[in-house]
Amino acid sequence: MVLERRLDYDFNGHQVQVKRRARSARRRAKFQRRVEDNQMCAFDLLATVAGKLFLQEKEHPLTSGDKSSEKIQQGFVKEECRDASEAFKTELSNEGCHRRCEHGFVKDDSKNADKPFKAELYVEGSSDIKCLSNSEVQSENCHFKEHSHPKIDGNSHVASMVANSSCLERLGAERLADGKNHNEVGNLSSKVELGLSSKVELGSSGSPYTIGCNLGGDVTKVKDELHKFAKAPVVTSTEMRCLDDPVGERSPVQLSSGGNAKLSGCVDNMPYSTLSEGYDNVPVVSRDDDENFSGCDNPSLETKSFRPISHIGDQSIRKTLAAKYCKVAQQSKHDTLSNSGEFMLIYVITCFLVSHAFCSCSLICFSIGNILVEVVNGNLNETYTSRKNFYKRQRSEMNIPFKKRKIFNCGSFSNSNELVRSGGTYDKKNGASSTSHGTHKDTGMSSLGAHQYSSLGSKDSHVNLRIKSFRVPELFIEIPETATIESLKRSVMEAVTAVLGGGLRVGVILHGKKVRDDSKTLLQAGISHDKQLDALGFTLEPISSQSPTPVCAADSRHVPTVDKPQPLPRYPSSAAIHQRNQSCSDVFPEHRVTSLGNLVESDQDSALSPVNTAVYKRLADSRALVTVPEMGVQALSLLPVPQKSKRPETVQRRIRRPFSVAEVEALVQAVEKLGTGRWRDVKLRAFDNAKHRTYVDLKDKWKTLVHTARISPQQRRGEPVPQELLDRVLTAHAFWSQHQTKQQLNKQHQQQQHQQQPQTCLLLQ
DNA sequence: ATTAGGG
DNA sequence: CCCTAAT
Repeated sequence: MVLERRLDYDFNGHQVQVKRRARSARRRAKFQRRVEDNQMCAFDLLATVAGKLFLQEKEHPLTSGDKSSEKIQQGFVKEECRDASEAFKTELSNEGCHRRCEHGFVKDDSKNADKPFKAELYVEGSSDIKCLSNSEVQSENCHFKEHSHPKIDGNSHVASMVANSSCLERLGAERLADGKNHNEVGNLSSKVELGLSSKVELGSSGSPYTIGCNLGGDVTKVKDELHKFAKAPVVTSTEMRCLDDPVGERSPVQLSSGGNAKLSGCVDNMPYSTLSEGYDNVPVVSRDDDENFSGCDNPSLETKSFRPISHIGDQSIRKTLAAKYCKVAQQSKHDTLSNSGEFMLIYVITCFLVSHAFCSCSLICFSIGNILVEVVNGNLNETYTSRKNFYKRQRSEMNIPFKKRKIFNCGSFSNSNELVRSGGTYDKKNGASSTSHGTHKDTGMSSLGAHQYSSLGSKDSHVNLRIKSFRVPELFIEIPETATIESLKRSVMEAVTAVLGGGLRVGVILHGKKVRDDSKTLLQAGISHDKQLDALGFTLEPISSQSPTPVCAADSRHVPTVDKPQPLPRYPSSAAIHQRNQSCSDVFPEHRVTSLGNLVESDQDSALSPVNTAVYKRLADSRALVTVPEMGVQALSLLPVPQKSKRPETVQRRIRRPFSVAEVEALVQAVEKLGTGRWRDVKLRAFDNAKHRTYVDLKDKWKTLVHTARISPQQRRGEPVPQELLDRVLTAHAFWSQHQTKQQLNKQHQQQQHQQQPQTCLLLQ
């Protein structure tokens, strides 16, 4: 309605920007007013979430540390939330609160247990949920700085958005500072400090970006960290930083009061520099807070062209927000000013705006306290939960109209086939959510977020995975041109069957890293119902047909296929092999020519092009690297049996590769023409493209063909060769044998003549 | 490197 | 298919 319209304007960066471009003083004032209005609206919208928290906090002022523990135990019990729209109840029992503590949501520090909630943020869109380590983040920071495309105009939308969020955030900090000044009672200093440390961190390395909303934290520390790893102090002047501050590394204060959230996704064409610039130029009004925010440390970085934009927006927003805050605070009629609400407000707004600024996330899901907030394609959704019964409540169907309302596909990221989405126990709720929204498809994440929160009360958590499909690893099929389509199909089918029939191994990838330890539990590996399962992927790897062994997975992966049996006990059964692998005293199973091997071999041998050759080499090398050392190290160290190991470096036996009928035909044809004994020519003539068919192979095949032709059809094995071909084989063989003998005779004759000739010559002479 | 032949 | 002797 009104909000909608205003927001539309507010979030329409284009309009805003256009107005900002050419403005006189009067127009500026006018514009400023409008911005204020818009921001107020935005604030209204977003404050419904955070304001609620604020009010909740009022109900239970968190003053002294002594009462904090009690507070925590009490939790948010039957809060009357005086939301602007409707009143609602939330219930969170002590148990629920405790469970939360167990889940790390609350850090029950004796010192700082005053804020029994912590925000968790999940974002989904066309985004890749990514957990960044500190180092990674730092490196991304550098990237962030390196980008310097001064294309502010082109993306005013984004810029303004970010600026706004920044302003909001800053305002929050300001307000918090004010709160400190006005509230000298109690130990608010710590809170204020936390508030000042509110930070939105943003980083990007080109395609993936990470936004970490770090509310509460030792700013100095953070700053130092940033400085430590930042090559240049450029980004320092921005409020948005890329940082991943593990909860565990925070100070107790931070833990108690801070909200921590991570947002990640990918932005392909996002002018990061613009963002940073926008931040750089946001004037910082706060006094000592500035240092904490590290804002405008580098005034020289300010760009005048951009400054007015952010400046106006910033100030006006700040004012607006300040006013709003005062209102809320007054309404609450509580003497003690709790910063948690503000914290959360800042947090929410920041996250919201930032995420929307990036417009790459179709869904944002995060929980604050007992409120689950979903922003789906611009629709703000709140879900209030309690332990016993949680019910979701749709926030007014506020369609926050921002330009990029659709689901944004970053292109670089797609829900690949191997990606796993979480569905899960929360489908019910999710369904409700999705139906209520109706538009967004990405209910998976929504359910994830909801699940993540709601599952706090349930003990038995299951990870629900949905694998849409698997991609079959690359297959190489080599087939003569003369082959029929039928045979081609058959070949493909054989290859596929061979792969699927045991030549594959499932690999688990989490956050881009392969999870090798199969003995880990999902939880240990970091796969849990309450985590971003988007980071989980599966792959099909062409490896041993052996079932993955729980232990020594890395080893079992490369079960070598040594053709020469070792002088060691043999374990023909896979179970035995399994056991051996478990004990890590594996003797390499002999003659384990698996279909996997077939696959690999096919990869190698089907070198129809230089590329394939490269593949061949690579595979061969990798395999050699894998198998040979393993044999040497493992077998020798663990099994000091005097291995003959005549050829420890022996190349693995080639995979059996039955000749197809087409190949046989080609072979017969060539031999008919060239005869036996010229296998090199046969190879060049008929199998030049088949790298895996050596002339020796052809010779052997001819041998077997002759043999096959001579035996009764009942004795033959394998793919039946047409009798016609076999007949030709026999004919050709006979012919060339005769020819050969003839030649030999001729030779002998010639030799005899040669021997005799000199004699005759001599005789003649 | 090829060929021939045994395994 | 491998191995190897002989060419």
